[in-house]
Amino acid sequence: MSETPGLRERKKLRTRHALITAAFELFMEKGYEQTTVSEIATAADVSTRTFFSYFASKEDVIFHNSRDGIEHVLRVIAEPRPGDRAIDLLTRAVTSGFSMFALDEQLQREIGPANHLVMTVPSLRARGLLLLFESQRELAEALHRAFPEELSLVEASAVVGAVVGGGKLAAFVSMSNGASPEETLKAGRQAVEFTLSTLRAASSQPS
Amino acid sequence: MSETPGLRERKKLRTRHALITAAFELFMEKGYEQTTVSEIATAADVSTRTFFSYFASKEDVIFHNSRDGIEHVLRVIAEPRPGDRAIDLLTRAVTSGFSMFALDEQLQREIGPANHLVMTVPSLRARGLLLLFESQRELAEALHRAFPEELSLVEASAVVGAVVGGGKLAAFVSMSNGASPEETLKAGRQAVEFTLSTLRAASSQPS
DNA sequence: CCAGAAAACTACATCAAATGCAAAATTACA
DNA sequence: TGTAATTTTGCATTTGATGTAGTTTTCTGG
Repeated sequence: MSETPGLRERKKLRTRHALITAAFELFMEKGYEQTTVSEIATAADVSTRTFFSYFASKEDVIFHNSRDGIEHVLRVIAEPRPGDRAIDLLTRAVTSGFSMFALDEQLQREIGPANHLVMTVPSLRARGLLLLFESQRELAEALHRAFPEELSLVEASAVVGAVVGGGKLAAFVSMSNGASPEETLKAGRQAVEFTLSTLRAASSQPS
Repeated sequence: MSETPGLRERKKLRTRHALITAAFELFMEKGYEQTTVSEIATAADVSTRTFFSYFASKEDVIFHNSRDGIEHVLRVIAEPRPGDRAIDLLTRAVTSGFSMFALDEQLQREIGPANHLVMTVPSLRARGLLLLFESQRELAEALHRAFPEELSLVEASAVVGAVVGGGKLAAFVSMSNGASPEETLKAGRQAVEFTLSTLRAASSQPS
């Protein structure tokens, strides 16, 4: 594995990085809507058309690393341990996701500005919600696959939707009220753990 | 109240209705993205520019009645009954929302095509998720206002997010799997009731 | 190092959504 | 009926996004 990629690949990576960096700098400096794709391309020293061969849309630059989180969680879901109930596995997956995020400072630095943009620009918020929604579908599907007897697909969706939905709204509202990133993360995590724990209680003493 | 509105107002309503009708017919016939605003305007017998004085964007035609549901729910939240806990009020509000919807056949007919479009077209799904998200914020805010002692704003957000999030994902996944509108509604309702009931159990026996 | 193949980049042209603006048409009202 | 207020319209403009054809760059094998 990990052969040194050729010049072509390295250049592509550099261009991609240059586009992302230039885009974020411009977005932060003069606002998302006020920045044109042409300006981004110029700042990254490529043609406008080339921008669109790296990103399908202006929005996509913001979400370029949006799949990292979900894929981490999916890997955990794919490896259930003996004795796990669905709720246990989901708990471990989500907890693992939080701690991965908490440890990765690089990721947090990248996510900070993106977060601010998503919070402020409606079209980006919509896009972010869509991506999160699709991730939830994947997560529900994976959870159902891991415990096909215990949870139907729709039941898994209900559980995943509740856990993620609660965390999402709590975090967002918290941040809207001026909480620091740390407080926001904590609010989201607490909401997730709260929902998980009530679900766990419900599943151990079935009615 | 209810003076007969003048000719000007009546014409505006007619034009608005014509735009909505024409838009939906064209969307269903040849697809959302394949339909241009200019075509909609022509079908409704107005200029393209006029379309944009009725709707801020092409997407907005789809969601013209998106606030009806949330406003109904907010009205219920605004009238707590003596003895209500937050979870009781939320339960009643959501249940009332479901039954209002179930009874209103006109609404269902209107919502059918819109739903299909939202399911199929990603940009519309994103927009729908954004609107639902903002509604959840309002709902959480209202619930917090009704029970400021019992629930902080962030706690109310966690609860509302969990209830709505579970129902949303369950309904969507159900429909994606080919369920009929009735089955879909049932799946969403069951998910909502499931989350509500586990939360209710948790809140009556606090740890 | 060179020639040919493959890939990436660029410079167009084009289309649709959306906005601003001023002139024309319509409605309201005294 | 005449004038004020409002709505509609046409036109220009900006921007995101896509298709295409030709040029440049990189890769590969000799």
